[in-house]
Amino acid sequence: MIKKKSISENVLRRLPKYYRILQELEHENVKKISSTVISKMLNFTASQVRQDLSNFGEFGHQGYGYDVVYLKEQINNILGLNRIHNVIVVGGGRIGQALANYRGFKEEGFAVLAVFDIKTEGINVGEGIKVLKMSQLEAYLKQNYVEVCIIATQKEVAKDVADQVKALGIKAFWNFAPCDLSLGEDVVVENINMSESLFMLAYKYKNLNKE
Amino acid sequence: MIKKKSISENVLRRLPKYYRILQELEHENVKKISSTVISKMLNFTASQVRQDLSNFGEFGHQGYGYDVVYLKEQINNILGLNRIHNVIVVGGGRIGQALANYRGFKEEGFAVLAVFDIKTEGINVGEGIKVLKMSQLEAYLKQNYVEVCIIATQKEVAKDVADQVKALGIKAFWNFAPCDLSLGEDVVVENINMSESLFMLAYKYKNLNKE
DNA sequence: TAGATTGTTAATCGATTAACAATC
DNA sequence: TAGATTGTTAATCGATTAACAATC
Repeated sequence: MIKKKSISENVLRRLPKYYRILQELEHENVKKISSTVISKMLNFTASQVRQDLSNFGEFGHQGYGYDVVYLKEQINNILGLNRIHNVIVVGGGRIGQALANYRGFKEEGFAVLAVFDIKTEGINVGEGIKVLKMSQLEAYLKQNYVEVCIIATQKEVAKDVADQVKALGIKAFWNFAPCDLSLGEDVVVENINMSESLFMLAYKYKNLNKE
Repeated sequence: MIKKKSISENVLRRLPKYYRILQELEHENVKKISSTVISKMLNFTASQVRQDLSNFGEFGHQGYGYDVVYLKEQINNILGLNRIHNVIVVGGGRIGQALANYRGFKEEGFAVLAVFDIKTEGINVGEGIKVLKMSQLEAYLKQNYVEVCIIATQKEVAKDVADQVKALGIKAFWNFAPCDLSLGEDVVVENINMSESLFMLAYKYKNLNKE
């Protein structure tokens, strides 16, 4: 297999931001856009915008700029958003329920099919979303094609649960438990570490009037 | 005022990680730790650990390492976690409710006092947390000392609501609406952008077997 | 055509890593 | 004392920015 130049984390983290403003621009019926205008919207430099995009191909035209819809579609493809991913949630507490019911994910191509927990009582989710016991997980995954698992358990059990789900073949984890999940090289994990974000808020707040 | 060398975002983002493992070490009754061991726990280099910490002071001892409790306390101070911050949540939807009820925040010194929304019906929160109407916000903030506002509204109104709260004197915002809130230089904002994290997960997943 | 703007190469800047004297 | 480990200076590496030829 051809060795691809791997893309830096920094570049990758900016892609969703380009995608977001292109969505907005499309919504506003803007047809074309230059790297300079993009850069102003995001507080980047125009150079950086062009460098970032050139990692993935030549999407613009000299003297013209970028076609909004075309560029959006390209980034959509790069990010792999051009299809539906089936999702389960493990952990039916408040965060699990909130995530299962959040409409935004469906719009972005992530469909929550079911929520799993030890007990199913008291878990309220939207129409069409199943609430099942952990003991039913293995059978469920055999019968349903699921690609993403949201971990919304207590931090004490997050690692165990994730390992269990990994053993059943799931390769993508979105972790909301307050710990960094490391599950090995053969799966992907995105951690949403709310505590760390809160700590950063505290730091910035404390230093607000220091400079 | 003395011009301080400002600390880079990269360094700051690592501080909460040091704090987290120090908490764990304290829990396990570990008394001292070296930069090498810290670095292995976090997948950093030992050099980086020492560089990072030396931005804030000299916390270690040659030939010994760092005292776990002392270092934890120091980072606690740097981050400004050594006191309670009062918090309100604006937006009583599922995410707002989940955040209001999440116990973790209280443990970390962030106490949610009240949830505000247009309507108060159907908002369930834990004991001691008030559910109030947006129209009561101004009066409430005049009578209660609140430092942090969690924005848990729809993205369409997030900016308006935040500006409104800012006008009432709040200077720290934790934003869960799927947009980057820019509120000016005189306040601090931490954005939790779940969509962007989800996009990154999709990208990593898509490229899992590419290299 | 002339002005605009790309994609890319080169220059700069900043962050990470390595090395080591100081010293517990 | 000898081994360990810090804090810091210097070297390296990578990311950002600037510049510009190509060209729509």
